[in-house]
Amino acid sequence: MSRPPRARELVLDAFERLLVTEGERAATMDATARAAGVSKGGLLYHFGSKDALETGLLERLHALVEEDLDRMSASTEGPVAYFVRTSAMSDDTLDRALVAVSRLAQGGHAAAGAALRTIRDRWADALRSHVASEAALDLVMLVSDGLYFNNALEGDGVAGPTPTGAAMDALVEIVTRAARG
Amino acid sequence: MSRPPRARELVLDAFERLLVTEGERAATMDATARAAGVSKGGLLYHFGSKDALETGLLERLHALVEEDLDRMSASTEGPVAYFVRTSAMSDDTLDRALVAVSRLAQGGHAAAGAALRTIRDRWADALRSHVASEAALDLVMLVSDGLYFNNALEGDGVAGPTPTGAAMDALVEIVTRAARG
DNA sequence: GTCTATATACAGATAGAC
DNA sequence: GTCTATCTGTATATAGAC
Repeated sequence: MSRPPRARELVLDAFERLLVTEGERAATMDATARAAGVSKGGLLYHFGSKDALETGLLERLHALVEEDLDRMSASTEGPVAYFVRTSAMSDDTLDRALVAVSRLAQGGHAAAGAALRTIRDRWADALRSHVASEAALDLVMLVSDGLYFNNALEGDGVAGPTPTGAAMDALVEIVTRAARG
Repeated sequence: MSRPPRARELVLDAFERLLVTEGERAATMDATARAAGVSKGGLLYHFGSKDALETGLLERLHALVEEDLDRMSASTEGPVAYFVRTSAMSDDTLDRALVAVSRLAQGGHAAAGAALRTIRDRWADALRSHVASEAALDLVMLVSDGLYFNNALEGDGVAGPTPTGAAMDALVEIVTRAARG
């Protein structure tokens, strides 16, 4: 696991942030370089093209998902509750990367769409033995998708319709109960 | 209710289709004009700016939502089942418009985001008296959001993880049961 | 490793002919 | 109502200096 240069990570952070808060269109190489505090030439040393920049983001996401799968299987509240609860976090590292990649996917980037499908399958596989049926699995996955979608629509962290606090507890309760069969 | 010129509707159809199948970035005025079979000047006669084109799409969506709310309240299977079931249709007029507008919203278009939030509230208000609790309402809304999100990721109609046939029946059953309390 | 300067392409929009 | 031609800004990418 070689440690990537810091400037490279800063560029990736800036690209991700722009995608999440202003959308694919605003996340240009120029804007990304400016937000990362480097010149366009500096950015292009680390990522030779827009495509390389996007691929860098996909690799970051895959690494974060692996870590999350580990945490999920070790969760004391159980994988289903963990999964639903963590789908609503908007300033988490993983969730920011996930929303950023979903912006790329909706912009037509084929690799981003494929990555999201693969990731969704991995989560579903990890949850399958903890739910009563395929319909229950569909339910859990769709609630999670819904939370992400709402999250993605808010963008920069403006309060939205996503349940928090007691409302989230109640949602987790009703979903886990329905999922147990 | 004055009938809009046919060419205008064709332009709107093309813009919507480009947004859904290729994303916001590809849905340029040039590409839209070409897809609609008119020149750029022809398009600009009907919609004087990109913003006017986007506003035209929002107006179309609002009209389609009004019709859907009427159908929902008249549904024999019940509003909740109707709502969940129809959230998965990918080539329906309403769903195409909804996905197209969500593409705009994710691209940072403020009015598109506000429209989606308003529409979501109207659906929630229509469902509230048919579910046992606010948590149940959250559940139903989030499953619907999840279905739309998956739909939106497929884009051009490629088969995805959205439940169909018997799997959809099972999902509707488990959601309506959970929503009854 | 990071910079400036520049080439090429395409976006949204205007002017005005038919 | 629909067209062509054209202006201006900005996107990605290259070349090469420091």
